[in-house]
Amino acid sequence: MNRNVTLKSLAGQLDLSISTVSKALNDCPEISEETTRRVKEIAALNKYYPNSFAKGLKSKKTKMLGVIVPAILPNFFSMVLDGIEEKATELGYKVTIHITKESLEKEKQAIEMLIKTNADGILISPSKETHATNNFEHLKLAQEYGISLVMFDRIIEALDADKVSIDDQLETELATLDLIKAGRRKIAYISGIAKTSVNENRKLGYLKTVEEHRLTSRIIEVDTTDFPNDFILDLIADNKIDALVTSDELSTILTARHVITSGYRIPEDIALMGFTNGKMLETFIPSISSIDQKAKEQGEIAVQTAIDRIEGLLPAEFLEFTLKANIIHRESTEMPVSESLYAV
Amino acid sequence: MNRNVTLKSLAGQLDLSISTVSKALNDCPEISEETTRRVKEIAALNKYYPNSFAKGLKSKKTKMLGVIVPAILPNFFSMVLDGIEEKATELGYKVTIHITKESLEKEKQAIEMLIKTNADGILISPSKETHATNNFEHLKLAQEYGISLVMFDRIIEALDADKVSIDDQLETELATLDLIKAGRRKIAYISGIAKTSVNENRKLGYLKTVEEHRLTSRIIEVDTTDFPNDFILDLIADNKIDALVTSDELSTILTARHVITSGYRIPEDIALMGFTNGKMLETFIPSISSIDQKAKEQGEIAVQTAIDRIEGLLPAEFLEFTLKANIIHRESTEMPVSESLYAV
DNA sequence: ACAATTAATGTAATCGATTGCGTAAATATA
DNA sequence: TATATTTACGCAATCGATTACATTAATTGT
Repeated sequence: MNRNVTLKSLAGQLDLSISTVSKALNDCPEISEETTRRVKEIAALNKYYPNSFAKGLKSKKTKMLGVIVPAILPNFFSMVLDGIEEKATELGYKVTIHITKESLEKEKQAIEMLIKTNADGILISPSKETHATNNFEHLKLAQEYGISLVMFDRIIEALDADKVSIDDQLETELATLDLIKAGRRKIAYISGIAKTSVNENRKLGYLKTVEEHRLTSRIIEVDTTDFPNDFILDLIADNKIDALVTSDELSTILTARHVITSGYRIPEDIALMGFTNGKMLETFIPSISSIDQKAKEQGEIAVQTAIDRIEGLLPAEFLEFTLKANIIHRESTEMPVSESLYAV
Repeated sequence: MNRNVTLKSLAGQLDLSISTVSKALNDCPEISEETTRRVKEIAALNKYYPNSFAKGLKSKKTKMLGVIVPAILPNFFSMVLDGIEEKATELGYKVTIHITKESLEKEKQAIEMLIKTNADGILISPSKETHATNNFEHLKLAQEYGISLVMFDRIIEALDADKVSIDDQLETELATLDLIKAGRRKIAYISGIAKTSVNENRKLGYLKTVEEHRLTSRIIEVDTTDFPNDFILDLIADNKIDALVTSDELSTILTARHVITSGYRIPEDIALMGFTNGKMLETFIPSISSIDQKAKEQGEIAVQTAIDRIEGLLPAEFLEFTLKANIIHRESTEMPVSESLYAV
């Protein structure tokens, strides 16, 4: 590996032509075994490594993947990124990171940058604004340039692309059901990520289960900067809520903190079922139950899919991976008891 | 911005030579204003964007920075990364991420990859293993290849390079002093990041202050997977500790949780001063005081320095930035009262 | 009016690797 | 022995942008 060792310099040492050296290094059958051996030996001695620009100039391949996420704090996307980086490195790809801060404009800029710099693939979880305005021409544009695009976690249904996520609706149904099985009847849903696909699906899941059990639904969509939110407290004080389902990591922890610092107990007064399995919920006291979205796995699968598609190993139809989530029961909820269902 | 629009195709449309078009686009004075205008117009119409490979092949510049960190979970390095990404994007650079998981081997691989792919700069916080074995030939190698190298947070003193960090020793001295000023006399230091430069400095700061006040020092270096650690509890039970200084975010939160779930109160029984200003410590109940390492600022300065150095705007001597940290007093410590010092 | 400048554009080499095609020598076929 | 194949290699174009060095046309000077 030396920036000044080129095919030319190797050819000089070996008294061969550049093309012969190139072919030898690429195991071209038209070069004799003996020559190939010699060339490789000298190349290794000189720590030769092909210049990536020259290579890319011909092949148009960069072995670069762009990852576009709304944020890396709190942890969910960091966990995905962790999986992405690990897998990509393993497969010989680099990963550039692009944080949109939920802004469509920044997302467009990231895409433009990735097109310009010839990224081979893009892994994206679109911003809130992208979802809200349903504007994804920039994503199509990337595809038109031949860049493999994989969406993860937050999915735009209308866009044809490979997709990796969990079944947000189903998992929220199940989690809500667990609260009911544990005896809770006054369950509210709190979201700090309004207008994302995941929120819509999680909300639907909550609603479906609550309505199937003829319970009153209460949906609170807040900006997470709005905590503490007294509306929640009033509902608790009026004995209108005995359990909460929250839509994401930040809403979950803020809600938990808010409830407790206001003098209510978790889970005695309020049971809490959150989202994302990070250290924050795990270490909180009480530890908080949550739906584990399999962040790292999503990242790994997204990368594998992107690379397989780049390398032409996939059929033309787009793939859709729906991972099975884990519902992790911790101290913020009682264990569901199936019998209690019949006691409704 | 179109991958098939080249200087050649523009030249064809304009009935000019490739070199004229190139020069016009680069505002070369030897091209007439009129021609320059025409060329730029057509280039814009065609959404021309120079091929990055061709450009790099001549200029040897990639506008790519590699960021090498031990981990992105928990949050400290994510916060730095946040600053890095934002600043780099603003300055027109891309950022690839490389997570070493504290492994020297992975760090070497990341460096090798960055050399091979012609990164212009590397921002690194070396792994524990790198510190422990004092092996940083790979970092020197990167420098020898002309890559600008900036260290942040964890610093290898013996390596000549630009450095960005806080004064870990001083800040820990001050934080420890605050505990003393608040009336604590039995202070222990707990670290989950043994063998890193930051830990050594923080430990020194703790020791210095404790010894200056003729107090007993107790240092506990643990693997964070070892919690709960009963040694800590025994010390509390024997009334040997009334305050803890912890070395990093994860140790802090795990210690806090451990102390509380074991029936002790924070801060009544044990005051706790942690490290890193993330949501985790902020939302914990009680909220935890900590030394804010200015993660995002470190990232921003590291990027700016790397880029300035790449672009030749810096003097030959290496720069060393030492940011002033904030000690954030939250519920896990009482406010320091300077009078109490005299009451010792 | 004719050489000397200056201005404006074009030619061609270069960066480093890949690859189709050509060619010489070695081997096989008749 | 003369021809056909195969083997093993080199030549040169290509990818797209940059740039030193021509070259031509227009302008200036005397």
